Amino acid sequence: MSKVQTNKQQKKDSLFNTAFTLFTEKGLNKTTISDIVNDAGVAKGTFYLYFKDKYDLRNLLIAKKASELFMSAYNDMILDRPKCDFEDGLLYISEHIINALEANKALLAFLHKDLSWGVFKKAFSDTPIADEENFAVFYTKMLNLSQVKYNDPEIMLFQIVELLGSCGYSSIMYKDPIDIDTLKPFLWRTVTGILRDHQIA
Amino acid sequence: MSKVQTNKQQKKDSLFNTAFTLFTEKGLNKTTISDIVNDAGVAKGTFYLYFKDKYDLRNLLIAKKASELFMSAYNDMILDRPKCDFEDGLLYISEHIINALEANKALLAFLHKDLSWGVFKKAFSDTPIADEENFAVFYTKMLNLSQVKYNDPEIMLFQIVELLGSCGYSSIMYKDPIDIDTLKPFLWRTVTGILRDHQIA
Amino acid sequence: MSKVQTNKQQKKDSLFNTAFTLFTEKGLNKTTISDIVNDAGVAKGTFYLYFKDKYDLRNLLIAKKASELFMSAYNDMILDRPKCDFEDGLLYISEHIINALEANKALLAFLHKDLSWGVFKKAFSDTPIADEENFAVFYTKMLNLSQVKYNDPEIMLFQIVELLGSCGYSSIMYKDPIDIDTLKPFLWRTVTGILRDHQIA
Amino acid sequence: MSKVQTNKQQKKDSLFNTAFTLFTEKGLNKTTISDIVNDAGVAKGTFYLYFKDKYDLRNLLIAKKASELFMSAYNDMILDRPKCDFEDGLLYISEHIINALEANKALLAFLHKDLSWGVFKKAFSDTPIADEENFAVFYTKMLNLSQVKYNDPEIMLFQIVELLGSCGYSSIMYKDPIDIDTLKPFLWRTVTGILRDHQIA
DNA sequence: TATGAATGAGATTTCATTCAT
DNA sequence: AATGAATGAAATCTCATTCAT
Repeated sequence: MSKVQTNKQQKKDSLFNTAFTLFTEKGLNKTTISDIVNDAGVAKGTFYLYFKDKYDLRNLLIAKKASELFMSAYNDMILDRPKCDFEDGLLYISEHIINALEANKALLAFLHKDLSWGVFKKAFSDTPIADEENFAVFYTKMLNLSQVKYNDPEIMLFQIVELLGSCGYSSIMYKDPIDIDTLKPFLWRTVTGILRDHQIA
Repeated sequence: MSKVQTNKQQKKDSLFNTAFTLFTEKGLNKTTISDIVNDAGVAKGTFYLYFKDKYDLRNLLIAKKASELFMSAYNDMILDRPKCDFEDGLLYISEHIINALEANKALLAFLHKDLSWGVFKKAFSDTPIADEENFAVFYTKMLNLSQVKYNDPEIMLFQIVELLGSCGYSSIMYKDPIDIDTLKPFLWRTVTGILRDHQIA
Repeated sequence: MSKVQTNKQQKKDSLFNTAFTLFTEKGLNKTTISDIVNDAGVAKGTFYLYFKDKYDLRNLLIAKKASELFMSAYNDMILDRPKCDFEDGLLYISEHIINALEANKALLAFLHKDLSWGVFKKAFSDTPIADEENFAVFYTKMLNLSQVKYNDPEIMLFQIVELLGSCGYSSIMYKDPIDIDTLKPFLWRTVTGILRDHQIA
Repeated sequence: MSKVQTNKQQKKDSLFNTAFTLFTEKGLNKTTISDIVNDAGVAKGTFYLYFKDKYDLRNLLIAKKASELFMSAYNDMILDRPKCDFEDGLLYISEHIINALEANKALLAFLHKDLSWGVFKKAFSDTPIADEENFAVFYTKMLNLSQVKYNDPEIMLFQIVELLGSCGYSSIMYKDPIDIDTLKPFLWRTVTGILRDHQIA
């Protein structure tokens, strides 16, 4: 990469990082483009070289962060439990993600409304990642490798993702109605129930 | 109520109604206080007699609408199925709310991810409604009347509310991964599964 | 005084006192009529029954406070030094006023630009006090009683009042260039110098 | 200076000049930022690039004008009376400033009670002028050159500045108790008296 | 006399976006 | 590619004043 190219990337990265910090600290509405460029140490005009507006940047960030979150969990699973079955793999990844979010509430607050089926799919299709890293590809692969087969696996997974995202948020952020550690066994039980319910005898 | 008091309430109601229309039509960010007061036919200063700012008004509206949504479903159930058991009652209310939201996507978009445990509880505790109309009071009463008993009923209900709110939103608004009518049987099955799981033998 | 009359005076006094507190705490510009009536515990419309606007109230307050300040000093002098000569009386009153302002910096800040010849004269002519209590009457009386006679006594007094008001403010409020206790001997010396300068041989 | 820099300075100057005109014509309270930017021919936002608010601008203007006033008098003295002694120099500068203010009552009204020790010192220390042009430096230099020496020269000068500022304002603006031309001999006599009083034998 | 809800002009301030350098 | 001064529409919010009760 040429010096110019490196410099470009540095500026862009700086904008990304700064924006993430500000969005999580002050929220999207109260973060101005001036705030971002000031903290990032670039000129105002530079922002518009890379992003259309604040919302464009936010969307790219959500995709990036959701993707990182999932990939980290997935990679750890591959290393840690290379041979586990679908159910164990799913629970492993779920717990990994929930732990990561518990440790990083700013990230949780940022992803908030986006810890959902729609965004997980979008996260991968938006990022210019090779197709083999698409979320649908992942779960299809996992399902294919699985001994156990499921009816309507997409709807099943949809329910699980929404349940975990939604309950996890309330529990981690507000301990309402209960803290996450107490909640986890209930969640795993419900997830297991959903899986069993969809199993093909 | 004196003439002055009546007039006060009319102005406040007008602001509430206008704001709800605008929030659902144009979104919170693009609705200005000027828009609201113009459409409501009151002076700008009047807004500030009743609300701190746009966000204050929004929060009051969410509580109001969530409360109305639940009350309407509950009252219909009382009329329609006065003697149904807990499971049937819960499914009845769930379906009623989902149908209402499907018929009123603007309301759904407005309540968005506030279709959650936290807001349902808040909706009732905030509104200066008699204590007997508190959400917790409702489900406690329903549980007490129920033949069947449940372990950790609050956590059970929490999971159900979050599952339905979260899946319902995605399905109704985006038909992703599937439209709501196709999704419903899956949801009822999962809800039933969660209930069975918590039943005390 | 009838009950109605008493009530009227109470409201007016309450407005006076509250306004003085607010003017000295937050300044004239930042004190609103709403602030005043809220703190005074009267309705907004009531303000306009007694005062034209904020500035009207302020002017009445200045006259009142300046008058009180001088009258207190004068009366103490009459009691304390009934037979002192003009020079001693003037210094006595000066010190008394400076001490009072040092003890009450809020009052000093409020009177600030008005610790001057013009306001002292105005203070008495505005207040509906008997003519014999007019400032000019006071100093004329004191001069007449004095053994020593002065050329251009009004210009002499004018210089003294302005010197003391202006230097006193800077010294008491900011200790700039020196604190008031250190400054006092210098001021008395200058005042004495001015008096001597105007003495008729 | 680059084109951009020149343009910046022009905008700022335009704001300064326009604001001074408006402040003196209509007073600070009745001058709005809209008035200023309209008359100055710049956009509203531009104001906020250079000043925090109206009061920030006013303070900068006071320092600027007080500084100009003194510098003009001082420079004329250097040209006109290069060899005069301290007493004559002081009276020369005093008269020069009083004449300037008499000729420019708008400026006098604007500087008002800021014609004081504090502001004169601040005027120079705030402006990013070379240190040799500091007010303290001026009078220290003049005192050093003087044949005659004085006790506590700072307190002496403080009294003189406050006396002249305060009496000058009342006399020029209101001719109260007497017009400035009649007052001048009295003031010079008092000033001379103060100087003599502080002379070291 | 006293009230205080309502007014609405207008003041302050923000901030996304542009464009000459 | 990068800058940052300038813009000005538009948003928020204030507050003196009125007037029906």
